[in-house]
Amino acid sequence: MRTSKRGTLLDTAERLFYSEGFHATGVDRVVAEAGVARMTLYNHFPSKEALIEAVLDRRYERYLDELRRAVDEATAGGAVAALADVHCRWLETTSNRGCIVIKAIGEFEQHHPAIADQGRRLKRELLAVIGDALARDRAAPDPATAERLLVVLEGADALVPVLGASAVTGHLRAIVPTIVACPAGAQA
Amino acid sequence: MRTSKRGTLLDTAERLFYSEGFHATGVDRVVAEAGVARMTLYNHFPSKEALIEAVLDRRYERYLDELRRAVDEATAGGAVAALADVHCRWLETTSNRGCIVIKAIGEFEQHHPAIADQGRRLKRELLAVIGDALARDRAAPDPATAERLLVVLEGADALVPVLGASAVTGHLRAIVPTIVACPAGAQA
DNA sequence: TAATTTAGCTAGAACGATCTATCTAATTTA
DNA sequence: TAAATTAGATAGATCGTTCTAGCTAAATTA
Repeated sequence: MRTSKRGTLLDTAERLFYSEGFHATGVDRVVAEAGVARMTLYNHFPSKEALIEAVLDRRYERYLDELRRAVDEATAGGAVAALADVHCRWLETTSNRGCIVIKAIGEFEQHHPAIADQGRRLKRELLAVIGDALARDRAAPDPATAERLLVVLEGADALVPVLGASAVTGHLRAIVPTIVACPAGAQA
Repeated sequence: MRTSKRGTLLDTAERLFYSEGFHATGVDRVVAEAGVARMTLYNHFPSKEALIEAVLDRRYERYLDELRRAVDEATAGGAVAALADVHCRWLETTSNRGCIVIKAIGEFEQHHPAIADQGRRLKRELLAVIGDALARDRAAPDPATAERLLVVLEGADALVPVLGASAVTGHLRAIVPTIVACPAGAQA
């Protein structure tokens, strides 16, 4: 039972921070719903800010690991599609209120630049995974295509609360192949 | 000087809410930077929530009006490109920290559903403008294409804090024509 | 085995700061 | 004169954080 309380805290904080917002969720709420004492939180994390950083890291690495595994296991030529599939599943099951990293950057760009920088670092990791998928599918992946795929993935994340997950994933599966097929930005 | 105080309040609140977040910005901060008394704010707006709604409406209608004018003035065949141009200019000059409506939905989905609903309504207005642009360029615009263009626009908004405005607008101008040219989602 | 130390957790009080919102009374503006 | 705005006090709630004192169970020691 060593890490049980810490894990419960991270689970609860992730759920509340994600669905209700970082500033809108107080530490009292976190400890109450986690069923632990307030000092237990501050025993495991030096501050709310540190708890937020831990939550972001854990949740997003979980997502990135799913992507990496799908890309690794994909047949050459199907890596990007496999990545998109995992992303769609993530939107349908877990991330139905927008991307937690984008939200964190938005809420803390001014107040805690360290959190915003961590968010940008996580997005760069995602960009690297997309690049790996492109490299697995094509001989010469250009960085611009990876960033354009990222644009589409982020747009899908942001629009789930507006259009719903099923509509968004449908669009995603339609758009991604056209982006990959048009690497140079053929039309003006 | 009738609406001067009210206008100053809206200007200041928009700037602070957008750059620092809604929950993170207190009314004291707004009135202090606006240079008005606290009661003046509550004289013009019944609550902080009402101020937020007014800010969202005013800022986003300003953006939508720019889009509508560009679409109206565009030559047939150039409406979507004109819309994308205005959006890119908006990202470069004004909206360099993500979309304020998406942020509002994220922060208030749980706490003030009225604000989230207002945000969804504004996004539906944007969707209508995109549909108008498509109708001006092509005979039969399908709703799916409009939503896919919206996905790309939103992704660009979200990524400005990560990739920067110039990179994002470059991708946007490359992606938008490929979305329009591929209305049926040709590839699997 | 029995006594003791250690570590983690508990509930709750308390800290100063900040939050939204209201009220009052004086002052400015139209 | 009448309406709008001002500064400031005030309310009650909540914020993040710290402290205390006691509890429990495991680890260490005798």
